[in-house]
Amino acid sequence: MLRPEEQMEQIKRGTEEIISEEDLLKKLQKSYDEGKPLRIKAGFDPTAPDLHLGHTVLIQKLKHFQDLGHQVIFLIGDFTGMIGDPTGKSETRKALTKEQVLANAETYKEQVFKILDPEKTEVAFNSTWMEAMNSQDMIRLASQYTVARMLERDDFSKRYAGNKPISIHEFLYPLVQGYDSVALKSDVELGGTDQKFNLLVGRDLQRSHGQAPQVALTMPILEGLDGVNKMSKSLNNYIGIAESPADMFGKMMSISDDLMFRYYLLLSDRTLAEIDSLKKAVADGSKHPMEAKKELAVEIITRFHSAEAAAKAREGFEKIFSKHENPDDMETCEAKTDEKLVDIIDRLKFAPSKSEARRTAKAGGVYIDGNKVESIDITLEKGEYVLRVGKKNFARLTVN
RNA sequence: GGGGAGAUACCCAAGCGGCCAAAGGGGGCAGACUGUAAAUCUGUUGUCGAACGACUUCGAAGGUUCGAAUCCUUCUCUCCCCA
Repeated sequence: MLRPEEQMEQIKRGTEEIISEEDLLKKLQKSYDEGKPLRIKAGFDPTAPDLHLGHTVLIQKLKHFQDLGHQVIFLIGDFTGMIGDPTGKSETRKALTKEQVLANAETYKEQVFKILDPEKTEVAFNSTWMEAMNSQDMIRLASQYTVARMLERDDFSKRYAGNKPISIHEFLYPLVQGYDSVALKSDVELGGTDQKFNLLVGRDLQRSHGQAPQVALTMPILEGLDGVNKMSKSLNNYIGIAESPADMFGKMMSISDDLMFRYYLLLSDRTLAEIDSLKKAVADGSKHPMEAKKELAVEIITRFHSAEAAAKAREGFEKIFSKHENPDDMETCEAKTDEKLVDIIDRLKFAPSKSEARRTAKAGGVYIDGNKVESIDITLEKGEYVLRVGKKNFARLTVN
């Protein structure tokens, strides 16, 4: 086991905030002296089992702890999932069935264990202790926090000030999450910066249950592909870790140069010094930013697929977009001479509706063999064609 | 419990009897420019139909009217003030 100071250095990299560093160092020292690993907790929502790069910022940090010999607890918030972390959308989530939760958990593990070591990871569900609570227990839990303190949470205070609804049950979310820390006797809890409040509630609840408060460690929130909003599935600005190498590559290339360096910092394994010199090289023109972006894409794809897959994705990308050739593996589609092009596009699901397809064509986004097609209310003669709709949709079309 | 305000498309928001498939902004999509960058500019943005058009949509259900997002009734939800 590394000395506490050395561990600290590794842990600190890329973090947003550690509350407090002093506490953490003490805990590390104690664990070092007693040869007892720290319990590192991180909670995940069970409703979104499609992990994306945004999640991996945190999971990578868990991995660091794991590599340092600590006990990582992967907590699936199946009980809190019924509440839904307050986001201002204020929609109560449908309770998932046991089967759904378990199925989601499996999908989760499959993805998480691409990063974490399954042998060394404890998986927990908070329904285990939450469902054992009765109404009295719940009231007792609720009595341990005040409305004023609850309203300190940024999201709540903003909504309150803006005359936006806050349901009572939303107050339960931080309480339950905090209680999870009590139940798990966690030493450290990781979360995104948006979790800071919840992590701090855990400290308070642990204290009132006679436990040493956990260290709250927050990681920065990864911006999505738009560079503005947080990466999320619902905003459709994400790169999923289960996505195909080609999709990952394409999405990675579409980010802005500024965002690229942010991704380098939060996602790549490069040292800060390496990233700095890369930045300089791009700034003085000795390295094309596109090249730097390609390298980042390759690194990430290698992590979730393989080096070969990454190289292939890069080749494919260059083929389509740099050389303007068609991709190797296009969808194939057969059609008859009396089938209209609109219907073919609709059948291929290249557009959400036929009206949308017509609009795209009118705007000049539909090509046959590289030639713009103004109207798609046409039929094609017998033969082979390459159909392209928009930037990304290609199909090899056989009309007979 | 009493009084007041409100619910409009993916989001914000205008409209307050026919000219409303519904202004404006954001977002999305496509095009130009590029490095599939970003920024910028242009077009477009309910569905079906080649097209004239038809159909569905302004919280829900009824009603008035030749005609309703707009008026009336009931209901559901939200916010504010007083208690």
